[in-house]
Amino acid sequence: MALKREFYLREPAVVARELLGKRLVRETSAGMCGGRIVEVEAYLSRRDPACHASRGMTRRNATMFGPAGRAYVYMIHSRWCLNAVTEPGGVPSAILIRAIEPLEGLDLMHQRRRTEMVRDLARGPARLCEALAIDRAYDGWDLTAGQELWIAEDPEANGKPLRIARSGRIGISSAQRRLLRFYLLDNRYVSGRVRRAAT
DNA sequence: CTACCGATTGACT
DNA sequence: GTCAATCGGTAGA
Repeated sequence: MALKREFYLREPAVVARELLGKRLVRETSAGMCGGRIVEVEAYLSRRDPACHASRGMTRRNATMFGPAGRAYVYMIHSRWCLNAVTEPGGVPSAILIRAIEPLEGLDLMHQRRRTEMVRDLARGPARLCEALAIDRAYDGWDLTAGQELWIAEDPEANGKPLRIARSGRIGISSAQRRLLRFYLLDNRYVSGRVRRAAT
């Protein structure tokens, strides 16, 4: 059961935090795959210089200006990255899904990534997209419809509290002071170098 | 049209 | 630890 639109219609930092532990699910004719979201980053509309939308709408970032709960997929360095759009239409904020812990369809993800290392399947935003076969075709995709690509509660969560840490965003030069990266503490599928957790 | 740059990754010292 | 491949998006002439 996919998360509903209301989930995404909130403060981006809150949505980011709550996306941790949720299931990212991908279904193709080849089968199902996906896993648990372990790392995300929030990008806050126009006031945030690191956000693609901070300089207004362009062809690339138009999806960010649309309804919440859709996928914003963009290319960087010849690789795709997946975001979930948050807040009401016209407030262009989004959450970058940076890493998942692979749980389902590992064989499919190995094929697509061409690696034997489970840890390298979806650790990093572009690796994740390669593992799940996400590209430009999914820019604007409705993540609340429960088809092909969606986000759902983790059936194995059982209400267990998550140990969450936050830090500055990775690969960003501006606005490093903002702690908008959220990740699960001590999870080996989180990307980036080991750094101090600012809680 | 050209020039520059990036929310990355993987190969290499 | 460092560094370059690689190419679409964007701004500017």
